[in-house]
Amino acid sequence: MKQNLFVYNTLTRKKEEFKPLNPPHVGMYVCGPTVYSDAHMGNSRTYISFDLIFRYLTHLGYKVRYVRNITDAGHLEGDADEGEDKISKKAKLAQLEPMEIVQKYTVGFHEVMELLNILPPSIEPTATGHVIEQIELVKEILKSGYAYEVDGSVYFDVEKYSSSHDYGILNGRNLEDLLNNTRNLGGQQDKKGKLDFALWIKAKSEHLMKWPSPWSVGFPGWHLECSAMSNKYLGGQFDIHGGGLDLVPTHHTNEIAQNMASCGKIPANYWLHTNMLTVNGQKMSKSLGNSFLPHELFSGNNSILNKAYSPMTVRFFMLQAHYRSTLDFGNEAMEASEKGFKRLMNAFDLIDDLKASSSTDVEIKPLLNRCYEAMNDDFNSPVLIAELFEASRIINSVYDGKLKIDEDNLQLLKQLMKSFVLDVLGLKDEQAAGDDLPQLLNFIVNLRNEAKSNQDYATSDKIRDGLQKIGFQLKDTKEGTNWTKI
RNA sequence: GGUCAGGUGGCCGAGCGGUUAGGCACAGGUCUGCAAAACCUGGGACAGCGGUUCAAAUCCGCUUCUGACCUCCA
Repeated sequence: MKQNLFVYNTLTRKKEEFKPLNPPHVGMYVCGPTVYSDAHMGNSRTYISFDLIFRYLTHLGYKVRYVRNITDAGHLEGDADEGEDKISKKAKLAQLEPMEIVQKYTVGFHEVMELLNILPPSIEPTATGHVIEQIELVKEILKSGYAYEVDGSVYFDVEKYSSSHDYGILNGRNLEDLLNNTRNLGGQQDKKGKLDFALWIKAKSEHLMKWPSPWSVGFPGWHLECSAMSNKYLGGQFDIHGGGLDLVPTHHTNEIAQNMASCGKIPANYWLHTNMLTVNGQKMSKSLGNSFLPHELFSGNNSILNKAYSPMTVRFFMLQAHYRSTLDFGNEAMEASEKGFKRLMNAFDLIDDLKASSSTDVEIKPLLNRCYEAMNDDFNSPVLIAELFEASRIINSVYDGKLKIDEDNLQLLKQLMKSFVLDVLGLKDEQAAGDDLPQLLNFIVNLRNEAKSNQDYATSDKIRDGLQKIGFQLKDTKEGTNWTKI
């Protein structure tokens, strides 16, 4: 943990040295999915980005408590009073229990996370499991005077809060701007101010998901759950709060207001936000119709895709861009990543076959330092990957006998590759061969070598090309013939 | 309309005052029976126009284009 890690903090709009409140412990809260439909690739990018952050902090030796919620109630369609809960709406349409919807999409979400090799968080709390905590939080905010009740619903009073607090602290906008630029929505007659947002919503009789509370039988507002659950599992003040960039102006802004009103503290010291995945320069979103699902990408089953791409290709593609930059999806870029990823993993597979020499042509220490420098600079994975390609060049050269490496440097090189490729970037080899496959292949390769030594190239080429077609590549070297799975 | 981000070679994408990442594609070479892979070499870019500076893709100004947010959104 001797590294000086710098992170970009949305709250201060600059890079700051990361200093946890209680080292070696780190508390991190990331806003998770609303499970009313399948998460698309853009959503997945955020979870890959925070997986990288989680993995690097862990690699540095921090004991991270990573909380990522599941929103299974309270997320409204639109911000108006009569806005319907997204899950309730879907349940009615499908004629299912809301919890059936929740279960279906939660399971699907976990499957995708596993395919992308995204580690599960330490705690994955649900909104429905914390209604009591949310009701308590509403009581606190009412007690502090920053909320008011109208006909069974409770609203946060943004204008009153603004008189003593900086409501726009996270997105740097002042109240006047916000007021002048907020559109008038229908069905908000209960609210005193147009920026006010719901903490508790009285349910209409046909509403499916509702709970008793001191104000009405109803359900909690969307922003409330994150305040309640982060507080419960990480305390009133913790280290990192994250989510997609699009959560800054509303969700996170309101979350901070709720916490300030109830505890008097901004919940997290560092606010990290991941940028969007775009398609032809436009944000991927369901409403624009340019989104696609992870499974479509993995199967190639979408008109936008030229072919299928494996989960690790997708992960690698995303890690080749910095998490705070937009990343534009394209078939050409995906194919480039697919080839690059194979190149990296082929080199990775060779490290255990490398032989040490008594002298060395390469020094690994500076390379290792550069890997850490890259990650310490706000988790700069694209620069890290560039360094890993330099490591790959060294591995290939040593393997080909073009460079010499001594035992110390070889050990360092192995450690570097294993730590950064596997642990930090979370990449894994997707084409591991079965146990009996090597024997089988060696047998075929020997057969081909016999043909070759008889100058029966017709046969030897037939074997080589045949193996190539089913995914095995032969490589003739001075020491003999090797094969790799492609 | 308001606010905020960006425009980097054929594509994706780092860099953000001096030494021009990286991957893919392309060209030449080494190796090979021929290949593939690998390695070596190479070309090419910083939206436009001004300004600051010994020095600018990087700082400042203007123009232009694109996007995000302001409404649910990762």
